[in-house]
Amino acid sequence: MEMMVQKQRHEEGEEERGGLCAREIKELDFFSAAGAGAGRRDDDDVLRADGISSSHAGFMVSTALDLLTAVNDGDHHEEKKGQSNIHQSKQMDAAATTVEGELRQAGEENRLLRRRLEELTSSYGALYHQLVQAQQLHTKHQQQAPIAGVQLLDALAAASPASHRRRAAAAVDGDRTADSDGGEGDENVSPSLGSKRPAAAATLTRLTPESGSGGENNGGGEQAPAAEMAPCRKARVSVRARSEAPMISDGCQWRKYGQKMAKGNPCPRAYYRCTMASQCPVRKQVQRCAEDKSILITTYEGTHSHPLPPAAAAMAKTTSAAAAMLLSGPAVSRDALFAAHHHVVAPPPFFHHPYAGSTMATLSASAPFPTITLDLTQPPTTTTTTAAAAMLQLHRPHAFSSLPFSMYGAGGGSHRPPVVLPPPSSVVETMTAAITRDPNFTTAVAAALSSIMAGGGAQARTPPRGGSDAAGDINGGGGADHATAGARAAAAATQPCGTSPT
DNA sequence: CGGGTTTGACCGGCGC
DNA sequence: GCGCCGGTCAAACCCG
Repeated sequence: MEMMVQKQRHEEGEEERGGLCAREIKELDFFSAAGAGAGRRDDDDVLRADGISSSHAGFMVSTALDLLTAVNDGDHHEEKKGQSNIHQSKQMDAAATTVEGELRQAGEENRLLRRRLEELTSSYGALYHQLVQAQQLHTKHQQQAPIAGVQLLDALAAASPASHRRRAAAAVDGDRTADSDGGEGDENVSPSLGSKRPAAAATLTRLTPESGSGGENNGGGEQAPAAEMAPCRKARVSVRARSEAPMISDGCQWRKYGQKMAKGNPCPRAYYRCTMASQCPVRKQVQRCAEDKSILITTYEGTHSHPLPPAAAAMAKTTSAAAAMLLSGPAVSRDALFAAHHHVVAPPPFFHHPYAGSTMATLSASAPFPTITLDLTQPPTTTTTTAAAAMLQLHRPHAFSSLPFSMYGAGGGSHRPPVVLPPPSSVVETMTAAITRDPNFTTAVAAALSSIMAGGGAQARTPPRGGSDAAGDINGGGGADHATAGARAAAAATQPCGTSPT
């Protein structure tokens, strides 16, 4: 996974050196789509009439638009209006040229700023890496307990109070701990926890003990050696999605095994178990948000011990890879570790990926279990393909309580991201509309999380059909009945909260 | 009739 | 030690 990140960074570097255009176009494509939606009117018609492809996105195009418009106008009416019109046309040309120049200059500045941002980001990561190493050494001397500063979820697990308790218990009776947990996928969890894996991203793909299985690398459900790659006893991935549907479809089959009223929430919490394989330890909880009942909170725990259905796996590829990429930043795990566990004050509590535009995901170590929360109720600010990834950010555990997302999104707190370059508001609005209208997005992210937890690969493919409505519509094969039943159950589970299931 | 849901009971962890 | 709470179990029930 780290390789992916490196590769990605490498590509970024290439773009900076010689291929800035490619990246620019990549972003501008997206911007242009927004611009076309928000800003096209007369100019757009002119543009089409002139046969200029609107795919040449970006400010350069809009500049050309103005130029063309001005020139055309001048040409067509020149004979009738005489010299004054020519003069006027020239003035317009001049004005357009000026605007073009300004835009170019702005673009250049933007480029420089972006480069600067990336430099700062990378140097920050490097510095923080050093800091962590130093502190890790210090910690090692102080206590023998291997607080794994290297791994994201190890860190989180280490930071969580529950983990401390379990750790203490495991130190006394480690074997029993593993045995007694049997079916929950926690078996073979070495109490000493491995801190050998260097990449936080690798940890992400193994959110839970049995990861490394599932996804495409699972191949027949053979689990990865959990004892070696199961440093984290329990990690969770939580998805917040605005949905009237009773359950987010994620391509898996679930069986409800319990329902409970949770304290502080009038909505019951439903417990589901994956039934795609008899031994699959994956469970999920579905509950509506107490504050906003239109928000569905789905929490996944465990790792599939079987291949994911094609639909889910395919959907998961893109987003899982991107999500993992986002979490692979070295500062992430360190932040999680030291902010949560050592109460480090100095290091910035957030790590922002250069492409991260909005706060839609948080990583919490304050919960009983290390939990990654993806908030799909907030507008992402990047392309749909990478939106889920761009949303991933680290959140200081104590900086939020029940609703970390809005707080953070509002820029509350004293730890504002140092450098974030949000796209124009029109872009945000367009993307918001696009994503909220796209039912595949929620599904894709949900599936991505499953894939992440299963250690799925990074084969990119766009999300197939499906949506965030009742489960079952995207089950690649044979899952419809189960999923429908699950939806029925979830409907029952969520009905008391007023949202009408479909 | 088989598979899934419902729901009260049970269990273990945790705080007081 | 006791009570609370989250999570799970399992018998009864439902549905196609």
